[in-house]
Amino acid sequence: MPVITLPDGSKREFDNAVTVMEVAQSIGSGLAKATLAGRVNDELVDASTLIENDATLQIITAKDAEGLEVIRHSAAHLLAQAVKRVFPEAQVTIGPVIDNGFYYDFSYERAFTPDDIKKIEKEMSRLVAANLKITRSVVSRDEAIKFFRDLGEEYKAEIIESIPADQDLSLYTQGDFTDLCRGPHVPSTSKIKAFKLMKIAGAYWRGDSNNEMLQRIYGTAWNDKKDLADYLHRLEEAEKRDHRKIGKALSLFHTQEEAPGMVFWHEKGWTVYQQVEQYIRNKLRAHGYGEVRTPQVVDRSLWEKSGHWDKFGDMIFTTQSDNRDYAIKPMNCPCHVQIYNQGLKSYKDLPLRLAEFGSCHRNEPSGTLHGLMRVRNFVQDDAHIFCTEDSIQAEVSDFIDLLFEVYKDFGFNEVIIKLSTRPEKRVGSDADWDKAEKALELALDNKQLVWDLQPGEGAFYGPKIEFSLKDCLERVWQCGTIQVDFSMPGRLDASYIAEDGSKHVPVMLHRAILGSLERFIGILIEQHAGNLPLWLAPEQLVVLNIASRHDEYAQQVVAELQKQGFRAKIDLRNEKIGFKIREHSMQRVPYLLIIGDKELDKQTLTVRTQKGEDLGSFSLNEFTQRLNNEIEQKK
RNA sequence: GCUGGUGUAGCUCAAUCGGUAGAGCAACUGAUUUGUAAUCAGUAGGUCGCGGGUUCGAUUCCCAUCACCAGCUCCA
Repeated sequence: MPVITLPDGSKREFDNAVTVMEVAQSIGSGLAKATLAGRVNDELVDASTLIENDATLQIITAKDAEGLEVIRHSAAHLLAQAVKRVFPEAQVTIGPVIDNGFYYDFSYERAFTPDDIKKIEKEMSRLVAANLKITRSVVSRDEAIKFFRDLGEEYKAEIIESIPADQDLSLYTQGDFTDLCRGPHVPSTSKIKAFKLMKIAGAYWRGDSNNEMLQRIYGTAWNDKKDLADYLHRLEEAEKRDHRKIGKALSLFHTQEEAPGMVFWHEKGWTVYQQVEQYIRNKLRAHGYGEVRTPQVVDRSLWEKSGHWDKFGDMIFTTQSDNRDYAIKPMNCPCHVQIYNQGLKSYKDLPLRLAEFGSCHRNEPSGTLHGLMRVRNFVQDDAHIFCTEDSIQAEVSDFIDLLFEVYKDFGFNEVIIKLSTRPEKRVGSDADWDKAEKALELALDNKQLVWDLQPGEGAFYGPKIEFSLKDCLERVWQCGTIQVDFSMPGRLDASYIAEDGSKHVPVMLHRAILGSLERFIGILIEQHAGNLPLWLAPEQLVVLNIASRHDEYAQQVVAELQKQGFRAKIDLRNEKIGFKIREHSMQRVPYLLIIGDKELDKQTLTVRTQKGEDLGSFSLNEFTQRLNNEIEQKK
């Protein structure tokens, strides 16, 4: 006689064991119809799950986040079923839920074409209309292996073989299709009401580039047609924010075939770049960093010593002269150690913080290049902190504070933080790794930050914290980082004399806040959809005349603005004011200053914002105060 | 690097089932002196990514290559 406790605290008593669906029916037929799954004692289960003992129960519908996940998971199965019906030779592998949708990987003799996708999508719709019941059964691991092997599903059998032998597995069946799955799933295919297949792509079996490449089909699924339409609309809007598109439209930069992965910065883009660089330069100076500059072409022996040649040799650009092999530097750190090594260092010199906006080249694989986000030539707000072991945590802590101060100034509040710990292939003692990992972890926890652990993802010389931001399509890009390095200072002969006169090797912290300035600006552009805040805008103001009799006064105004350091331009073209406003608005100029008879007469200017707001008339003085205030606040 | 797709005028995009290409915007010229997101008229503009092959003839078909786009792998 189970007693079911519902989320509102109310209790229902049943004479016999009941299913989640039966409980839903007892509450109302509308709810039963909407029921997708249930949460029994905090465990997500199918609607058909039998509850035999007293339990808490939450009915999961499409309104719950979990409900949407269940729909997407079932949509992945639906996709697999459709593919098997259209292409019986295809083999199924895995099909998980991802942000906004799902995918399923298939092994097939050839790649699926866009036409195939249409056919598959149609078949999915047919299966939905058929309203197939989705049922769960439990089998032993070995039975499951046999089942899939008999079907010729070798990949599935291989997956199951990696599961311990004593475990029972659940199978989900809908019509002629059965898949291994933990579940839960929706009760029947008709519950999958709004989906669309989005794209096809290759994906390596088990994520290993040595393995066969499978055919991955991506799809999206939603509660209803409206949510799906909204999502597709959001995607369209996001694509308009693409920094490559905006960069071209606003003439910020371009790339071309002759220099793949390298940026041609145009005047306006370079102005933004300079604003960002000067800003962070001043920040670093204010926080105890000294700026240095080191060569870009350095004998490869330096990289061999540092250990980078072994691991990244094929990605380092090289050049030759006088029978010597040079590396085009892929990073600044070994050069900074050379500066550190000039002159004997005492413990009193530490921590020593060396910053450099050094141009680095890395021959990134062609397929990974992506606008400004992933390039072969970049500049980081790079710095290395030489310190004693004792001061690691304090330095990391100060760095994190500085990083958040900077991100806030740029308007980024959503930062993804990850701690990457020791990889299998590494240098340094376990004791050093223990200390370094602990220091990073403590620094994060002391600030009560939310972070994810990435075991085994650290650099070969030490653990690291990564700070990532998202682009307009929610792709995650690492920007900031801080890494503890016990190895390179020793390899490159860095040392200091301690208080007791003995010689020690310093610890080196590699750190960047913005990361690659190229990438950071790419993200900035997408974040603001090209409407950069006043302090970053390449053109802050344009003065527009109404007719040529206003030219002289307009020129006086723009001259004074430029004299005060504003990035102001003038447009005296013989065009209608509406035409000029349209052009400069589309170029995202924050303020347009209009000068006609009225303004000339009263020695004022009328201000229109980029968004079309009329701010009214100001004296030049009043308005520059307002501008300075806005720049100060970085809004 | 891998899989798939794409490459036509400065930009955004058409077209040719093999007979060497067209629009809008931009540019240029002229007229218009204009009050808050496109004034009108005219002119010019392309080795159809680059290289081979098939063919009487290739932008179109085939091969190779480069770049870009999406995803995978990678990212010191």
